[in-house]
Amino acid sequence: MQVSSASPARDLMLVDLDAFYVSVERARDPALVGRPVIVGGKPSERGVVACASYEARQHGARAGMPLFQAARCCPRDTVFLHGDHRAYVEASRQVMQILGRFTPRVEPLSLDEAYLDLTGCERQAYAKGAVPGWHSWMKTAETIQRTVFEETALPISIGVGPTRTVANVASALAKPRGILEVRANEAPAFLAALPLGYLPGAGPRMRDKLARFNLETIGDLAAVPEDVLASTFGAVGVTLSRRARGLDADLDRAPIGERAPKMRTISRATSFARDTIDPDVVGGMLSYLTQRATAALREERLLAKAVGVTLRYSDFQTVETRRRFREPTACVRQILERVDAIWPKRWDRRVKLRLVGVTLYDVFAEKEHQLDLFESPGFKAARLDERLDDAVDHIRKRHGFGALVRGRATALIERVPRTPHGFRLQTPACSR
DNA sequence: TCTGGGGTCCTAGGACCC
DNA sequence: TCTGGGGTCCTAGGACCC
Repeated sequence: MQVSSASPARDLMLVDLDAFYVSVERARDPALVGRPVIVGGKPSERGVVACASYEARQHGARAGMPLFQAARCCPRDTVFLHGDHRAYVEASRQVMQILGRFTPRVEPLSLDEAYLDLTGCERQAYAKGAVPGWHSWMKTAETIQRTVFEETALPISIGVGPTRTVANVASALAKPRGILEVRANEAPAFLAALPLGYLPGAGPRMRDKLARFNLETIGDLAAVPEDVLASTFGAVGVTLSRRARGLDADLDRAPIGERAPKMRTISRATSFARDTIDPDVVGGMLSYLTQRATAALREERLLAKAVGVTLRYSDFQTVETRRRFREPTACVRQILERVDAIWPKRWDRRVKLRLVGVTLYDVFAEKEHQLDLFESPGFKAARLDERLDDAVDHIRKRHGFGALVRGRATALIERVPRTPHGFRLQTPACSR
């Protein structure tokens, strides 16, 4: 494949941890090795599979599948685990640290994936005895794979290619514990034969639409002129067209490791154990979630410009209301007030709710914000709020989040035996 | 006993201003 | 008196990813 002269070919890798959550659990408890394992919860609970071991996948279990359904298709000795997010974050940090030894240009995509740019690392590789003339990244990839496994016991797969897109697709085909290198001149043929499901950004909805035009493979899509896809599907069409041809979408074109940090969102949401129509439960849960989201915001010294409240009805209809603040804030009282002003109005159907959530939008670092607090009329009140919030943060740091919860949320916190992830939450509807 | 939770990005329509 | 466009901000919703 010819890559345009504006973006000279690069040597990129996608490193992807195999069945990440399950692998971390197995590293901690080797008795799980070889058995079907599902992380996500117990079969009796309302929830879905977050990660299924390859043994469980053989029986049909998949990420996203409801737990009870996974239990039905898996053998009786399948182990169901809740998972431990903190352990996964720590494992991910360790792996990323190892990857950083091979190149400074590392770009984590999620906890279990990262792009590496190895362009210009040839000299080092040659010195280690690779064949001169052309370079295969096989040896380097094998070294990375071995090092990660030796130091963390976590298996990885690696895709190597000239663009993010090609490396990404290659890694999917390499799984599990594989390495697949696709050189620039092989990329078009490699991609063309694959079903559209392998193309990043072509989800189920888009594939349905494309199927109506008889487009089934990546090659089919690559054959359609870009402007046709652009006029039919807008920006998404352009992205897919580029990726189908092995190029990176505009989103991905910044050099690896140099993508500008974005404004982020912070959200906390929960499904009730049982759908509820009790306003005290809904209000209490939203208060609790608001405090959790705001605590995460404050922990990183961030401010939010807007807040959103999400309600999901029993029939799965989902609605959200977003409101901007006059000034960016991390003040718990202000955010709670806004949330409380939103949800009673938005809950306008006489239908039970199954999920509620709170999202903080347009989040950015406090230090980037020019505070003109001194001039504002609410200065004194703001200072008091701030000192109260600081004190609460301090206590929570020492005794855990559940040690101090405001207002209506307190009714919802029932102290069940402590788990490694802190307090479990139950709604009055399901507590005895 | 259907369908988690935490994210990113894109778009459409209305308000409002010039 | 009637009829315009752009540009930008804000809100709501949808698709996708892990």
